[in-house]
Amino acid sequence: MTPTVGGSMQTKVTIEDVAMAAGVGRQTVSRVINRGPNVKPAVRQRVEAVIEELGYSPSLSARRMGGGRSFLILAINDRARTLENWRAGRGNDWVDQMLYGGMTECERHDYHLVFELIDTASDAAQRQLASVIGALRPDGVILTPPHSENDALVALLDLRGIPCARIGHRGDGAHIEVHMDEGSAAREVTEKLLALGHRRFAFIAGTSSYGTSLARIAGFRQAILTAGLPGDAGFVGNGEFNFETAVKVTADAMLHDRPPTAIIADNDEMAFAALHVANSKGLRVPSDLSVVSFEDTPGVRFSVPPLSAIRQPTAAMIAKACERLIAAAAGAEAAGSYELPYTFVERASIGSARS
Amino acid sequence: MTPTVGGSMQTKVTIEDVAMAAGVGRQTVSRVINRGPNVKPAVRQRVEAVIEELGYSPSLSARRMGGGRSFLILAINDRARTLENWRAGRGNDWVDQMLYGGMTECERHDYHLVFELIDTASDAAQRQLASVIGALRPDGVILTPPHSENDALVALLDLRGIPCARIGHRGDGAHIEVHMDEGSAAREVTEKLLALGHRRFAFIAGTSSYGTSLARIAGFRQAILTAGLPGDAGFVGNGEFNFETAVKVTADAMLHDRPPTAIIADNDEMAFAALHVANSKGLRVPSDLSVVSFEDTPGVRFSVPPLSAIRQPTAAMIAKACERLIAAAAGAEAAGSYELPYTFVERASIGSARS
DNA sequence: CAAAATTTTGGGAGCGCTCTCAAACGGGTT
DNA sequence: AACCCGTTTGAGAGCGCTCCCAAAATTTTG
Repeated sequence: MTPTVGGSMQTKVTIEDVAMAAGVGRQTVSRVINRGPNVKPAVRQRVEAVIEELGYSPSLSARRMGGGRSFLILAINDRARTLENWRAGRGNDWVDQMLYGGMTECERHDYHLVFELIDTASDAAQRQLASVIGALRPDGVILTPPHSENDALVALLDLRGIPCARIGHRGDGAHIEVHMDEGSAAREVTEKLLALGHRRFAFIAGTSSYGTSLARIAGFRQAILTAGLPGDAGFVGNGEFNFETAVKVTADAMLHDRPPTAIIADNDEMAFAALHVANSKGLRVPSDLSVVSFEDTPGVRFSVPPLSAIRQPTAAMIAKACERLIAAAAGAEAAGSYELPYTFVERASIGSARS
Repeated sequence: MTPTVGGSMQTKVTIEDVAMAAGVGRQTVSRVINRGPNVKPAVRQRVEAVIEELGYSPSLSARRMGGGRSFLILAINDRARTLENWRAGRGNDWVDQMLYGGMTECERHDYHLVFELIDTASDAAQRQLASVIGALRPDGVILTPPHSENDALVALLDLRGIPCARIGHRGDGAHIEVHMDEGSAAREVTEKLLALGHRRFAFIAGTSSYGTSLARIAGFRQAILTAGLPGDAGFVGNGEFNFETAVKVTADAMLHDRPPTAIIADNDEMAFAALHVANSKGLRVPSDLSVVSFEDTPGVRFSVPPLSAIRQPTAAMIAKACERLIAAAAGAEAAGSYELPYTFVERASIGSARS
């Protein structure tokens, strides 16, 4: 158990108790807790010893009330898509990765992470965000797609003076932005497929409210044009990040008289759908059709064949966002654009185009 | 945007502002917020209208400071295992499911969920738990395996007067306990395999600090004995929930002169390892070897063949835990034992034993 | 060695709520 | 009309911190 001293091991230890025991004033203890300047080394050391001895940990509520930080970072995700993933039993690797990056970074600074879901529609999103920041008063907010593209939410946070990090958004750098180069990733994938001899492609895009989708489509098209192929060599269909819509889009694309030999899907689920369609049409992957996706959830290793995928640095992006947000709470400027590297994981789902 | 009134749209709206605007006292507004009794319907309605109009949302810090609840539920996971899963790139479906159940339930009661990792060793765990509850002062704590078995942690929470929910623990019901019947699940799986003609089994267990593992082993053994088979028909090997250790254990089991024809693994990762070993030995699943696991992460649908698995009601367990914890914060007794139903998902990885 | 500049220290005030408790209110009863 | 009792209301007080600022201790300077 915690070491005891005097009448300690009492349920609640306050800053006053520590001050008393260390023979200093309340404010001096506060300075030690907050690693503030102007405390004599000897005093600091003594206070730290007493804190340890008494097992004191300051109440975040009180610190916040006193005018200090809340030590809370709020991470916002889209309710509809997140719940759909969960309800469909396919899990939310994205959320899991956010938790990984966020918790790891927050822990280093004695911060805490709170996840919240808000609706997609802008007015509902504003109301819900206002409500949750009013209650929690976080030191920083992480906005993920599609909310990271919603300027009204950012304006709301500006008004309240809460720094925010926009994930997957590329703007003017007036706020913290953390992203990967989606366009370049799409280009790289397409070029790889071109190098394998493919000349007809289909891109199964997700919801158009996701800016990341648009950036990928742009990269995809650019690679095709640069290769000197006609514009219609790159078919783009709109799925909604789920299996059913992607099956339909893929099937449509395959109806073409010169169907694609390579498919790029905006997420794993839709790539699985492409695999499914190929299978039901008697096409073999990768000999008849190559498939690549954007996401790389743990399950892709077990599909037949294992999916090649662009792996987003999700955990790293959230960790970076937390780092900057926490720095901002400590006085740094809440601005800047950070681009993190993605990984192209090649597995057996891509191969040379049949001649 | 939020509707405005008077000089509103101001950054911070306090309870005093609401009271003023509604022409009532501070305390009356407090009663409305907390759905307390003894407020005339007309007054309540007027106050609610003003709250809406002003976009007021009470500060949790202040509510907590005033002596009320914190509206926070703390969920504790084991640091070592959680981080290992993430680092190995295999994700944490367990954590994801916890988030699903926890957030969904908390949202319904205007509660918020905070995840934290603490070490396995008991003294470190106690120190870390004391520190985080001191800082957060949550209204309830969810302990997952193996921490849910740690009586010292429970005692610490008792001392601080914080209700706790023990997941996967079966005790005397003095605290909130939420679990599934692990023994019965293991028995059911084993009986199913027995019915398919299997007579020699191997159980790849996880770390023995997990009580759930022990319960499963017991159920497994019981089924074998009930069937009148000799005790050595059920080999039990210890893995550590990861691929490498499970490969070793499985390989050992297959070295036996009468090797098992059915393998039950304590989690999916170890079942994949069994699949891997079978494959490398030229054994076909399920014709030569049947494999079942406990977990059922999204990826099992994509393995070859897809894994049969016992699906834990993780999200439901956490939701139930949150529900009881929140009720306890509102005055209910923080005790009771809740058993939630599991599901046995049969897929292609099990089949009849070869005669 | 005194005066000025700097560092270190601690006390008062206040953050926005919820407690507690006394006061005001609203009908029934005599 | 005077009284009583349950309901409704609101004004202190205080939670445990951090801000602000003045006082004390220390160092630097002339």
